[in-house]
Amino acid sequence: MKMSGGVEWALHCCVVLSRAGAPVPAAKLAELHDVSQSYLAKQLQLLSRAGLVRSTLGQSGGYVLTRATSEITVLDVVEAIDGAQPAFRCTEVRQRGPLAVPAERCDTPCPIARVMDSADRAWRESLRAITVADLVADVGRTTPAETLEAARQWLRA
Amino acid sequence: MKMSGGVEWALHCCVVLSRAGAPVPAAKLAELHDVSQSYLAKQLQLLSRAGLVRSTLGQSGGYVLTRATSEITVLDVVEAIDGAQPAFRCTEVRQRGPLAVPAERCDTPCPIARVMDSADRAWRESLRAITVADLVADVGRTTPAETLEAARQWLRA
DNA sequence: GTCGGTCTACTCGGATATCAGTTGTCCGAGTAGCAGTGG
DNA sequence: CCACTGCTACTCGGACAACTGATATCCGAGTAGACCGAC
Repeated sequence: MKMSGGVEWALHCCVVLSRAGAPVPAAKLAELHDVSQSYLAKQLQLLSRAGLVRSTLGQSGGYVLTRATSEITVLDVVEAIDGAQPAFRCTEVRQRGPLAVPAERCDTPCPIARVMDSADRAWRESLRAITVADLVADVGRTTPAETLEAARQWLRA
Repeated sequence: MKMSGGVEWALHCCVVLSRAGAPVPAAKLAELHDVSQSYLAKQLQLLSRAGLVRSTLGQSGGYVLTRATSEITVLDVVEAIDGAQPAFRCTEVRQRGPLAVPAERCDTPCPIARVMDSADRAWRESLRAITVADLVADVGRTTPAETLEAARQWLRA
């Protein structure tokens, strides 16, 4: 089981965008993080489709967050990039094979599926509890102010 | 993000094995669940490597659980099949690019990694709380006794 | 009747193809700002 | 000096390959039980 690597990039981008205050083109975000420009563009498109960012065309265009950072949860970003489907998908094994249980008997979900669903919900709940604002605050706490200012300068240049 | 489909099969196999009481060959488990025999064998090998089941060679051989079902958690099975590595792996983006933070400054893990790690732990904790015995009990509660007996007969035949 | 040897059929285990999904890349459509020009 | 027009450079968006890892398969190594014969 492996989450898309784009999730990490997307989250970093959200943090950067929140500090920028002005539209930031995808190329600049890619250079800043030293990742593939074309592939990062794909992730940003996914964020755009999910309505988390808005794109501006033309010169001095780029991406901007659509909401306050406190209104964007980590789960929002994860689901935008990696999809909202749960990692485990029950294939109804009990309805197959020589001892198949007829479908009309399966009114309650398979116990295994229930356990997995519960775990998945705990995972999502944990991600939903943290917002991008929390991340930004954490970064601000552990990073020197001068570094943050330097980043701001670099983004404008 | 998608979990290996083998996890579902492996869990079903554990439930079946706990009810069998005698070694069950992989071929029988595959036929019972109507899945690829060769591929299921792979999953059972993984369970064997993890020490959850023990294989017996020769005639009337097969797989047996090594511990009581109450001593096997769902997490054990998931990690045996799908690996114990967390879904999210921090690539230390902050140490790359033109504004790279030097490694010696990164004494605390990246906030994003912390959030992901926390969620991953919640997920695993949820899976660790349920044992195969719980699954067996649940199956026994929702399945008619006659069906269970039929399964037992079929396994011996 | 019992013990030993042999043999067979059945089991698992690892090495080997195939396929899907993620990763990575490219080019075209569209637009905002800028420069030039005319009033 | 100001407004309009055309242009240019820059932006995103979706369509197109390459590669890693999951999926599926096969055949060989090894063993437990059964069978047969001798004692």
